[in-house]
Amino acid sequence: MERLRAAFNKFSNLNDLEWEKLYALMRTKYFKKGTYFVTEGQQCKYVAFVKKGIFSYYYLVDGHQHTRQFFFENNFMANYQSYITGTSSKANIQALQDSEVILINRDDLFNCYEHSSNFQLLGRKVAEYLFLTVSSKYESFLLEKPEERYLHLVKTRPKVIQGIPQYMIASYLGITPEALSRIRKRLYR
Amino acid sequence: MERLRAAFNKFSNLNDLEWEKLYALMRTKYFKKGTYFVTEGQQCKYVAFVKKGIFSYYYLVDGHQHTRQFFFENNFMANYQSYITGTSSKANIQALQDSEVILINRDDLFNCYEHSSNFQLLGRKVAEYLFLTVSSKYESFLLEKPEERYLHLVKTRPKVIQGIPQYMIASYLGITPEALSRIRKRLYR
DNA sequence: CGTTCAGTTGACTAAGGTCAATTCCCGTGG
DNA sequence: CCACGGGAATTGACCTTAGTCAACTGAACG
Repeated sequence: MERLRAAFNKFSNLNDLEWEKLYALMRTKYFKKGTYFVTEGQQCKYVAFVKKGIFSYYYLVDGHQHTRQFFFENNFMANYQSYITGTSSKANIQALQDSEVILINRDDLFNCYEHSSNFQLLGRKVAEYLFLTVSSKYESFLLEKPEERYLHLVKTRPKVIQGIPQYMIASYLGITPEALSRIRKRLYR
Repeated sequence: MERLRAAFNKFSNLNDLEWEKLYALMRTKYFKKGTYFVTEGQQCKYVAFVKKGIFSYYYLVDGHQHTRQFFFENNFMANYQSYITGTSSKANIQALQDSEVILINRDDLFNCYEHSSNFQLLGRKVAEYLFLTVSSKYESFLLEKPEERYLHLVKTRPKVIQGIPQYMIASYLGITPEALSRIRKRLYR
């Protein structure tokens, strides 16, 4: 899988031997629309690479869905809090379409970390990437109003706008569906 | 410095040899109140351990100070975005009191990462810690109103409330000084 | 004693939250 | 082919609360 190796190389250049080792740990799994990659209370067992499809990451607070992330094709997907801490978390990750992913067992991966410095580097780079990503989302919340966040999203991640129901986008932006509807009305009237 | 070694051990247990190597890289520096550990446009040259004092991390957006973090005694301090990416950033880190810190050159530290798996582990753990920290701040913004964030802060980090001017706390909470003043009035009237 | 700056207060505005009603869209079954 | 049902999206009315700007208070300091 060339796409997958390219995705890994963004973090650390594994040599052929390391890559073989990793490759042996992978398996493919299919998710029907609406089914779950992880559900509330589980620990993170697998890190996944989305070969096809879209997933949403959310959790429930008194019955209300709080969407925090979307995973698209050619990206990694995991319950990262749980992946790092090893504890269970309240997140759910659900397929929004029929999807295909490549799974790697989380413990196997951590095991690799221990035995090679390229893998250690991989682990560090991934964590650093996650930190930078959340940091910039955090900044956008502090500096931008909902309307600006929406425009920012339209600009930087048009896929989200296209492929995802509006009430999920609203939740992702931290506002109600009604508010997003009004923002769009203000903008495009 | 026992406190410092204990702080490192939270991330990775360095052996005596590794510790000696690290120890040789450190030096102490004093900052008068109001002086800067880093200023806008600099790259992150040093990671610091605050032995005594308080620092605030902020940046300016059209003249307005946006405070993002406070660093207290016995904690590490750095311009993390810059520390990770190696690029310059727009942040400033300023001493709020006369302070004493221990400096480690950032490049020296990265050099250590390359040569020992315990150091690699340290680098990964630090990045993971940063990710978890920002994530929880991000969550608190999405789930809590300003009043709740303030109460949360009072509860979990009373030091911030005590040692820091109110307008900086307001900025840290993402609201105006007036709004914080009114929140406190509502609460403690 | 006056200057400065943090903090408070007031008046007003803007914008999102909430709740309820309505419309739109789409798939299903008669 | 059409009618119906259900969920998504929109709209309206009302409320709450933060932002803004300006005035005032109070404490610290020279």
